[in-house]
Amino acid sequence: MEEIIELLQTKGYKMTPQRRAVIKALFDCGQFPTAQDILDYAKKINPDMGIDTIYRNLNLLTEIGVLNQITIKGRDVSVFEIASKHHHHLICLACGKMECLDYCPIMADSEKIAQEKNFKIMGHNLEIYGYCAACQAG
Amino acid sequence: MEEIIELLQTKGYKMTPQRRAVIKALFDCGQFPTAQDILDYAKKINPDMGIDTIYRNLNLLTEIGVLNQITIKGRDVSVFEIASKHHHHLICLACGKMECLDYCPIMADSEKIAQEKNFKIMGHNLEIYGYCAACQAG
DNA sequence: CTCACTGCAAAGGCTTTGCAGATTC
DNA sequence: GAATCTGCAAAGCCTTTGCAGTGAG
Repeated sequence: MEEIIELLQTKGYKMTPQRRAVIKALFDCGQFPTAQDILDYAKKINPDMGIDTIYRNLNLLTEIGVLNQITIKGRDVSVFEIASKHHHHLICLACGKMECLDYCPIMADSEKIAQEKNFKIMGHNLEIYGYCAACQAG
Repeated sequence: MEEIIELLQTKGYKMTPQRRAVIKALFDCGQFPTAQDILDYAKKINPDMGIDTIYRNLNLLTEIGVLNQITIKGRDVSVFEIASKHHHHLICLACGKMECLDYCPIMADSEKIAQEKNFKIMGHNLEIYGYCAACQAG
């Protein structure tokens, strides 16, 4: 949390109570908050916050690489997570729960893919859909 | 095209001129049409068509598995393609062009992933972002 | 003191929905 | 004839944007 604040200051961004509230929310809101989740939490700290400020800050943090923005197929909202080691997600079709998956099957094959098509790979997006342990049992 | 019409009829859906126009558009509109592209084309056949009919039919066709609906990160529209052999897409960050990629790196590893997390995989979603041959050259 | 940030309110854009009338089968 | 399908219009929803005022550095 402190590193993020420092990074913002280094880059010349100002530290407002609202911005601080957003950052705190990212750590306290659970793993994959939506903009609305962040707002709900941030309002406890700063009741006057608007959703637009949330979006502005989430977008800023995404731009500077602090956050990942994740779009889930068939859902109309983005969720966010603090960017760390490259990974992907398992998404349960029944309960919607998301789990992180450290393993990345793309890395190993990227060279091959790139050569075949003369395509220069810069990144990728992978979500795996299925049923989590709990929902298989239930 | 005929197979799709037959499938719809088998399932009890009615065949209207509008629906036929949508299906024809899917074959004639190029590879990754948006709802709007389909509308533009379908209007040539049936000028009175509304965008809502397009969406209703695209959603129907997606539900019965005839179409894939693809959501591209950072873009706000869905594109559609006729579902065929399982594959993924290379998406150019410069020009937005999409190419199909027959190779699927997930299949090979799915067993492993499933076991690790006790997660039952039903499907996945992969897009690879980078620069196409033309844009690398330009 | 200056420039960035916030809140408000409104717009934007894609997609969906309610409804009454028209059409398939 | 019954049920689906269409067009219209409007709403819904998430997200973005313009603007004037506020606040950080």
